[in-house]
Order: sequence, then structure tokens, then C-alpha cells
Amino acid sequence: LQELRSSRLSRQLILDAALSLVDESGAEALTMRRLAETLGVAPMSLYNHVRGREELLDGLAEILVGRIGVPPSEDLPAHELLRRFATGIRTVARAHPDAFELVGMRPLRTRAALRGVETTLAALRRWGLSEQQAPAAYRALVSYARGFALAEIAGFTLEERTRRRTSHVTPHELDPGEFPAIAELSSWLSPRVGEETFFYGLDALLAGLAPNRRERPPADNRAPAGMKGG
Amino acid sequence: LQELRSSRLSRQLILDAALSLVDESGAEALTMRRLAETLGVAPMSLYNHVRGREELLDGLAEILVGRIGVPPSEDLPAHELLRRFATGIRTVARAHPDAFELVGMRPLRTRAALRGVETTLAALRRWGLSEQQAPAAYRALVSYARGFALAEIAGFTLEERTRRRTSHVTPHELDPGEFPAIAELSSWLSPRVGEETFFYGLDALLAGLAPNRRERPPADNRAPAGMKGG
DNA sequence: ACCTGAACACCGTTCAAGT
DNA sequence: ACCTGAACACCGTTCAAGT
Repeated sequence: LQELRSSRLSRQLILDAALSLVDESGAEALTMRRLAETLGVAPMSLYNHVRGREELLDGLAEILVGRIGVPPSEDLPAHELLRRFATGIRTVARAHPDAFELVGMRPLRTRAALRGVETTLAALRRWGLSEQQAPAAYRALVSYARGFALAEIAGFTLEERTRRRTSHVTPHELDPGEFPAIAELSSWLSPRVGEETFFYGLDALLAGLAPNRRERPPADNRAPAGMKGG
Repeated sequence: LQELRSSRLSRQLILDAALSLVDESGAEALTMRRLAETLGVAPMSLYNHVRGREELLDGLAEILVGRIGVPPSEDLPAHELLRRFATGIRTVARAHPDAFELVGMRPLRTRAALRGVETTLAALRRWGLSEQQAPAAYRALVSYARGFALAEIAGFTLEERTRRRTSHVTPHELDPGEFPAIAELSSWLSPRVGEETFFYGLDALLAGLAPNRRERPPADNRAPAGMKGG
């Protein structure tokens, strides 16, 4: 929370400060006014570099996808690249949980973001998926990784609230005896178990998406179509 | 936006009004003050039935999970019940996109919510998963379904913004020639393609989670563990 | 027990003025 | 081009007062 106005204001400076602010003080601290204060600047100065709060949040999302980083080399085995891609999403989410919760679902059309998409799509094609399957598989991987990460984060904050007795989540509180599986379900929040759980689902998804599985209809019939059987 | 104060205020009345308000006017319209106005009541009256805005949002989440509904009969084939469970999540999300975006990730400990969890876990056990696998598979299904639904919703609102030229999402705008796969990736937002894409991933996930797949280590070695190979 | 008006400490953003 | 103070139209919530 120190004034770190290194000289002049810039979009990049503002976004970095925004991420730090959220990391240190939580999502509800990210206010144009408090952010300006953090930078030692009048609130209105921010508007010279950022259109408004919405664009600020989009910028924050940009920073987060930048932090994911493209897997180091494109000549990794496709399966491994895909696994790292999904894992990278969850890793940033755990590094910046409040920021990820705030903007993790915003779709971006930055050149950088799109380059990442292209890399992953290429890996899916290289893996053996058809032109129609690859985008659907991409959506599946991203949906799973972000959904898992967000659920973890929400779980953390729920644990927080119940730990502090701040929880008035619902009219009825949890009766631990009544629902035996609940202990199992919340133990996943420990970093160790959470990681295992993440990879359990991720590897299941990858296995199910893998080309040339014998139950799958031939790859190039039509657009991605559902399969009925188990 | 009519005053529908049928007589007395109640928590249920408030929550219903909140959902209607969000459905009709978007998430940013859900304000204690505007909600009170909708109900023909002073803002402070709400606080007699709801602890504050946070609890109001939790209540909204409750309503949404209530709308998912437990699959009709427990003696459906397990695979089918699981498929309907995940599909139900996306269906409410599409019915109440703004509300779902607002509260769709809140973990609930309502008795009703927990009953739903138990039903799904039971189906996973019935399907053949071990006591350790079932909760991990549950997390995977929920992660995928919610992640997919939220991405769809965010995609809608991005399309909206770009259509209206309101989009200052990023510094660089999209060059359609530069990233050939982008057309493919946004076509999934049409309801038809979106549905196919959803089931493509869901069925892959279910196939990967299915018990007794031959590449899977025996079910009851240890806690859910990742598998390495493709 | 439920409802309320006034007030407090905040918001994001517009606008006109400064440099 | 960049920064700013004052002002506007909002927020959620506390508190004391009403019934």
C-alpha cells in the first residue's frame, strides 16, 4: 500500500498496481479511488490510461493470462502440452485467487491471448483431432480447468467464512452427520488433495477426448456430435 | 418493475423479486435500493429478512440450484443420471444467464443442495466408482458443467459488446485473418453448436471417468491418483 | 416483530479547469 | 497530453425512531 509512483503513470503501471492491490487486500478493495491512492495519484488520473472500471478489469484479465505462459516448446508431445496448458490455468488461479475469481472468466481477444489459443488448437490437431473436434476439445479443457479453479477458490472463501463463523450462507447450517460424504468433498480443498483431484478429472477428460478411442465414431463425419452410449 | 407487494415481505418474496430483477435488468441492477423499490418497500425493510447483500446473493444461488431439480427418479441408469445432472446445470445457466454469472460459483450448504450432492455421489458409486473416486468424479463433472456454462455466458456478453462496438476489451482489436480458428471458436455460441459442444466434452469426460476402463489402474489402490500415459 | 427516514461513508464517472 | 478538484448520481448499511 505504499506510494510507488515511479514517475509517470501508465496503463501497465496501473494494471500491476491493481493486481497487487487485489492480491493484498482482496477483490472488494479494487476501487478506482483506492487504486489511485495506492499510486499516489488523483482518482481521475486513471481515466487517462484506462477507459473505466470495466476496461481495468479486462486489463487485469490480460495480466493473468500473460502469467499462464505458453508451454515452453511447441514440440512437446501434444498430450503433454495440453496437460500443461490446463494445469497452467489452475496454477495462476492459485497464485492470484481473488483476482482470478474477479476476472478469470472474461474472454479476451488480445493478440497474446489468441496466440495461446492457436498454440493449443494446433496441439489438438497434432494430437489427431479433426478440424471440427479441436475447437470443441479446446472448450472442454478450458471449461474444466477454469471451472475447477473457480470452485476451489470459492471453496476457500467458504471455508474462511465458516471458520470465522461469518457464514450465514443458508438458513440451515450443515449437519455433519446427515451427509456423510461432505467431509470427503471438502477435504479436496487441501492443496495436496486438490491437486490429485484436479489431475484425476483432467486425465479422465484427456482420455475421453483422445483421438481413435474405439467407441468414438470416425473423426470426420460432421461437426462435433454427442455420443449416446456409455 | 411493477410493485407486486402482495401483502407482507418475506425472504422468499425478496429472493424471487431479486431473480426477476436480474433476469429483466441484468446483474448490475441488483441493488438493495432498486430491489426494495421493485417490492414497493423502503430499502431498510429488506434487512429484516436478509442479513445483507452477501446473504441475498447466497439466497439467489439457492434459488438457482433449486431450479436445477434432482433428476426425476433415482433408478435411472447411473450414466444417464450423471448426464442429466450436468446438463441441468447448464440449462439453468442458460435460463438465467445474468443470475448464474453472478452467483453460479457460490458453494452452498443448504440441506437441499447437499441432498443433490448425495444423489449424484450415490449414482457415481452405483456406476462402479470407489469411495475415493466418486467425490473426485463429482468435482470433475461440476467443474466442467459450471465452467462451460460460465464461458458461454461470458461469450454472449462479449459478443454483445463487440456487436455494439462497446468493446474496448483490449488494446488490440481482433484481426480476423490473423487467427483462422477464431471463427470456429465463436460459432460455438449459437445455441445449436453450443449444445453439441457441451455434449462433446461432457461425453468425453464421462467416458474418461467410467469405471473399468482398461487403461485405468484398479479402482481401489489409493486416493484418486493421476494417471500419466495417454 | 416489522417497517422506516435520515445520515454516514463510501462508490464510478462527467466536466470544466488547470499545466 | 496529462493531471486534477468539485460535483453528481448513485451505493450498502447503521441507528434511532416509529408502529
